[in-house]
Amino acid sequence: MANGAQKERVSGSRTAGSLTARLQAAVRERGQRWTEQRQLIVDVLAASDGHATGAELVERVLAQDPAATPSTVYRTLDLLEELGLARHHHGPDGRETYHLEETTEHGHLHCRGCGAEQELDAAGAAPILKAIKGATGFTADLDHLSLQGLCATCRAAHEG
Amino acid sequence: MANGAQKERVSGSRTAGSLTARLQAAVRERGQRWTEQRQLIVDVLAASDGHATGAELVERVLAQDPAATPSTVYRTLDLLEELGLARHHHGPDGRETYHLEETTEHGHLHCRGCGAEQELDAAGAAPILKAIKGATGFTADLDHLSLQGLCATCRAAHEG
DNA sequence: GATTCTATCGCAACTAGTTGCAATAAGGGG
DNA sequence: CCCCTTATTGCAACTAGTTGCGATAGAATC
Repeated sequence: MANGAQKERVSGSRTAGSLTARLQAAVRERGQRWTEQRQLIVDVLAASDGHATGAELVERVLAQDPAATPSTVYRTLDLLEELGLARHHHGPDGRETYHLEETTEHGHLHCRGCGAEQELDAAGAAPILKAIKGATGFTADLDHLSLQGLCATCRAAHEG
Repeated sequence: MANGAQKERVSGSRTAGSLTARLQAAVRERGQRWTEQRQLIVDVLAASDGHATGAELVERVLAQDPAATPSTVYRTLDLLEELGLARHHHGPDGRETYHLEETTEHGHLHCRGCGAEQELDAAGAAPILKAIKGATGFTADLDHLSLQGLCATCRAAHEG
């Protein structure tokens, strides 16, 4: 019974191949199609493993396939978000920043003093999310949490 | 000595006239100039007392003065922010939203379930800002706090 | 492998906002 | 009251992202 089913091992692995296979299956199950452009955009997003702005991703996709257009890139990024593979948030200037969901869910802290961008992991954010829920009844999305303010160093410098 | 100086009473009053007078003085002190366009943009911002997007403000200014251009509006809004009169933050779609600083400092909660936008006043936000400081050392700006998540109602509906 | 249905693509035009530059005009000095 | 300096304006071109639409091309069926 359980002998033919194991040639595709897509479970926990995170090579590019299995990622594609999982995505392809998920897209097909929704009655949607897997195309070369989508493959390319996923590859580019996977290759820029940290954060990348929408414009940067468009640029990299165009470098690989000059026939591609921004609309396709943005539409695919939207699809990847629906599928839970990618996420985006807005930086302090309102520009979009995308990252792979495989990256741990995290928020962002932007210091208006030194311009530094810190990441905030789930453990660090827990008390904040709890305070938000307590104060407002709101369950905030950590991945969309983008705070602006002064970091400890800049605050000290500001006061001193 | 102290008899001619009191014809202009610009202190604590908040009529449009005194607001203009205060601004005019502040701008002149910075070696900058007070112009008809700036006056108009301040009037428009004061008239749209809640929140308004950049595009809305541009539209209203153009309605009053067809010769005005978006660049002037945005440059003036930047100036008003530097002077501490106006503030802007970015909504969940990354669009800019401006409001007068005279409005109490507040944050925003955007529910991705029902799309509702709630305001969060200083008292309500205090425990959240405290949690942020405790968890990260970061002093977050309430006026730039724009959270996305699920409100209590939508969360209940989602689970039920 | 051909047919058919329709999701996706590329295009072009659009919205929102930004920036460099030459022309205009604010406001201080003669 | 006119002149001069230069901040500010309007223009035009640009960046970032979105949307409607006709053409292309997946993939299921025959």
